[in-house]
This record gives sequence, structure tokens and C-alpha cells, in this order.
Amino acid sequence: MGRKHSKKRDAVLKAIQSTHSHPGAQWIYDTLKPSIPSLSLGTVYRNINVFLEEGAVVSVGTVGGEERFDGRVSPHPHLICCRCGKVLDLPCLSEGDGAQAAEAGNLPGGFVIDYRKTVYYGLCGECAAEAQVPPETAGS
Amino acid sequence: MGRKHSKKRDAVLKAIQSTHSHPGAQWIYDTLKPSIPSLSLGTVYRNINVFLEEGAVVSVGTVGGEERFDGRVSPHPHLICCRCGKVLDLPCLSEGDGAQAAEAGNLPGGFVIDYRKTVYYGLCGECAAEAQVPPETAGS
DNA sequence: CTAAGTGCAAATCCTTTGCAGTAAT
DNA sequence: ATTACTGCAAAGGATTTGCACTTAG
Repeated sequence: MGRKHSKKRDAVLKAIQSTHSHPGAQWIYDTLKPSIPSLSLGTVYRNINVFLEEGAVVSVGTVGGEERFDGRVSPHPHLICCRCGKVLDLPCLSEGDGAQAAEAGNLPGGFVIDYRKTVYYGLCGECAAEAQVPPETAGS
Repeated sequence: MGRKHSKKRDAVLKAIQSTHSHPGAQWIYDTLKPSIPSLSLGTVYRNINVFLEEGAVVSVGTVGGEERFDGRVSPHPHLICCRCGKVLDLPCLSEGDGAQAAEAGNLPGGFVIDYRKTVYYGLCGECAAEAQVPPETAGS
């Protein structure tokens, strides 16, 4: 139970917190590997799970089969680009705004809500632009 | 492109639409296998992907590593039990209520929203009850 | 007949785990 | 010393895919 200090764990957490890219495990590994050559992917996974338990990191969800994380743990919605998989924050909206409505009642069979996740899907700026003129289909 | 008729495809769709359990591929396979012994899991997966493209089915998200689907395609929030993984509908709330706010503005870099997914996490009635008196820790 | 659908098994991909060695307390 | 942390590689589980065969149009 008692947790010991670990440079690698610190590095993994810092990597997650230092980016807005909502990274997956592989990204963290690739990013840290150059400066910590002895790092292994298994350690990245193990430490991510530690952070999730501690609440130091939250999961944004799964994009293209890969779980993505966020070091900003205050509840806020996310935008996910269906085309490139980019994940963006939507800081303006509080995640709590609608939760009350649901918590107030109408919940099936005594369901107790803990937290909410809201994700908006669509196209990021770049992909929206490129979608106008598809790569190969440069016709029209 | 032209799609042909397929009894197995029909069966998979009906299976998804006939339940409120928001099934995963394996559940669909297990459910249909007895009545269609020649069914294979690969076919289930292939057809699910067809439905997703067509919009006949939507993905609720990934629960415990498994993707879960919903035959009710009108946007509505879901409840997911963190303990048993059960997925429930929250039919009272329209999924559109908050989307406008986000679509109105403040979107980073020209992001274009297509649709939204809202999921509430917590404990379903049964798990909330059982959580009071944990299986092994029958103390207190 | 031609193209789409399917079973089967192998292949992928992401993630977890067992074990033996390393590091922190 | 004791216990946690880690590398490595194998294991696991979900999903996809190639290929030969079947079936719908």
C-alpha cells in the first residue's frame, strides 16, 4: 500500500500534465524514452493506473482503441476529432451544469451518479478544412 | 457498395435492437449462437461495423475494454455502473440541450461539432445496495 | 455469373501480468 | 532488510483481416 518515490513515476505524471494533447500510453512512452532510455511501456501503464486510482489523472475515453488521459482533473467537456483523433479541452463549459438535472430525479432503479463525462465529436479546424478538398479527390 | 440481404445481418441488428442491455459483440454472439449455430464472431463484428456506418446503431463507449452498442439511435445520455458495467438509458434528458451552448461559440480553432455523448458514471441500484455491505467485509 | 457475406484461424493492437532484478525507505 | 518499482517478455482480451467457400441478386 505504502507508495515509494519513483523518478519514473514522477516523469510519467509530469509528461501527462505538461501537454494539452490528452496523451495515450504510447505517446507518453515515446516522449519519455529519449530522456529515460531504461523506461518500459509496462511501467507507463502501471503508473497511469496508479494515477487513475489516486485521481491525479482522469481518463478522457478511448479514441481509436487507445485510452487517452488528462492531467487536468477538474471536470470539463472534451472535443474529439473523428478524423484525426485529436482531443481538445472545452474549458468554458462546466461539467456540472446538467448533472443536477439528472441527479434531481428520474434515475432508473436507484442509480447513484458519481460523475459525468461529456464529449463532443466532430472535426477539428484542420480536418474540417481538409475535408472540403479531400486528399485524392481534388476534383470539383 | 451494393449491400445484399443477409439473414445473419438481420439477426445481429434485431439482437441489438431487442435489448436494453447495450450489448457488446460477445453478448450478441452468445445470444444468437444457439439459434444460429453457424454464426461466427467475426461476422458479428463485421455487421456491427456496417450498422455503425449506416447509423443503424450507435456506440455507447467502451466499458471494461469492450465496446458497447445501442440500437436506440436518437441521442440520449447513458448511465454506466462503475461496479458491474451495466449500461442504462437516461431517456428523460435530451442530448441536444447543451450542444447549442457549445456550438454557439468558444470552440477552439474552428472545431465543428457533429454530435455529443454524455455519460454519467456511478452505481446502479443493485450495486449501490451491495456496496453498503461489501461481500467479504461484512463487519460494522 | 458476379459480387457480397461468412467461417475460420491467424494477425493486430492495446493492456496486463509473472518473475527476477533494482531501488527506495 | 523489507517492500515497492521496474524491465522484459509472455499472456490476455477485443477487434480486424486474409482466404477460400457460400449465398443472394
